[in-house]
Amino acid sequence: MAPVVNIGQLHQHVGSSVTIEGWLYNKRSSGKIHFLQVRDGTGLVQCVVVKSAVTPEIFERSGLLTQESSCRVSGLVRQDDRAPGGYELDVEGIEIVQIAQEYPITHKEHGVDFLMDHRHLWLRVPRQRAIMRVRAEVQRAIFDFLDNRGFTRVDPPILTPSSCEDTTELFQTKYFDEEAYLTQSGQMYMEAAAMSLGRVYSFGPCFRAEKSKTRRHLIEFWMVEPEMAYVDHDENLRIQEQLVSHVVEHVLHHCEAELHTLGRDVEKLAKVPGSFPRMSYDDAIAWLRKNGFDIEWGDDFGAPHETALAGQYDQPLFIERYPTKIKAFYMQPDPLRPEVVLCADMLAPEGYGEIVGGSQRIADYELLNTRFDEHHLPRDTYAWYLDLRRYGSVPHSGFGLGLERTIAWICGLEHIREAIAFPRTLYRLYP
RNA sequence: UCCUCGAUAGCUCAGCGGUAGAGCAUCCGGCUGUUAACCGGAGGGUCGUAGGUUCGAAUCCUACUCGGGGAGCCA
Repeated sequence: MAPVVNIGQLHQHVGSSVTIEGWLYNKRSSGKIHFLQVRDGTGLVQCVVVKSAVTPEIFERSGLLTQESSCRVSGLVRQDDRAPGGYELDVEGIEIVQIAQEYPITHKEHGVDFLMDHRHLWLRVPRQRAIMRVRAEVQRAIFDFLDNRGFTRVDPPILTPSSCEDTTELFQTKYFDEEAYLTQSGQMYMEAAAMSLGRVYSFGPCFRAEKSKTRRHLIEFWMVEPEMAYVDHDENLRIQEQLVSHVVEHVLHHCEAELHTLGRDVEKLAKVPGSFPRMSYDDAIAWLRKNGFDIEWGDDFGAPHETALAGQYDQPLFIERYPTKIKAFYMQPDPLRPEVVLCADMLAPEGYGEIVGGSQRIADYELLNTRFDEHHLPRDTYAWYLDLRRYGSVPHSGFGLGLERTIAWICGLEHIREAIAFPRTLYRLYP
């Protein structure tokens, strides 16, 4: 049998016989000629079976293949402009691995509910494959960037004794005789790690038991959380914009075919890399009020506000220095204006909302201690976090980047659920 | 939790008071360059569940169940 190659590498084998191992994506037949579109995860190729050119057995066998049947096909690679992808295989042999039963996902349109119930099969279509490829490259770009800048990856726990913040809802579970919760952020643990390693990051799943039911929410999502000792608010923002710029450039460079499959307007993405516009919370409120929004200083932004603000720019927009009272207890107040904190949210363009949230953290023991009182935080579970401010406390900052929201934006997805292989959403735990 | 929309064949939908329909998928037949191929034929449905109105309900009403979109909150 001819050597096995990937469909994605067929252009290197023009004129020679090869074998591909994959699944039948689609078949068209004209009585004496079969067109088999075979995919293998690396690409899609049309295989031509001409009745007069093969044995009767091979011709009959290829006619038996149903959508998504698995097969090994050998043949001669030929360049052909008529074929999608530019290359074709003149079939010389075919081995049926398994004949697929009637495949639920046809080449016609399907509803969301049906597709989500068949997510395990839906993943096979070119669009979903493209998204998974981009997801992998986004992750690779993140790791490349951070690893090349002296960051050390540290893995925080998934099971935690309590919330890292006091507002959001948590998934509760049993930890022998204690209550435990699935993590919703590794940040506080990363602050501890940063005091050991300087610059660290975590990458892992987060769980939020919020009854959020929008196209921007998942119950289980993945987050990158860098934390950096001796880094202040301004440097924090510079690192964030460099990271996001790098990710976009990497995807543009490595996922050209995937972005084309997704129909993404790459011109818009090409405008992203660089330094990002910044707007103070104060200015954002003023701008919103001037543009007809009913909002006051001290209110948090809703999705329509974020979309309107970010819609003014081609690049992600930083909104910085939010009111202290609407932000997390651990954020460092602006020394000149303690009513605001040294934080920023990064809002993606095109209405994708917040993809990064970060801040400089409180380094002062007394101030953090006061915050514990104000927020009625349990001292027994958080004693260790206060400890960090007693033994060589330093200014430090960090941020969290939501992986799926970033992917949804880069891919131009209508809904975040397509950005992860098996989304956990409100009311959906299957498959 | 609230607002809003929906549930009819395997899938996508039409039918909106008078015997349940189409396209695709499946099966059979035809076609040597198809591009969501096409042409002919066949099989396939307790119209989400439970009540109610009516001579008669997929259709009107009520409740429930399950989903979609959005809000709040967040990455």
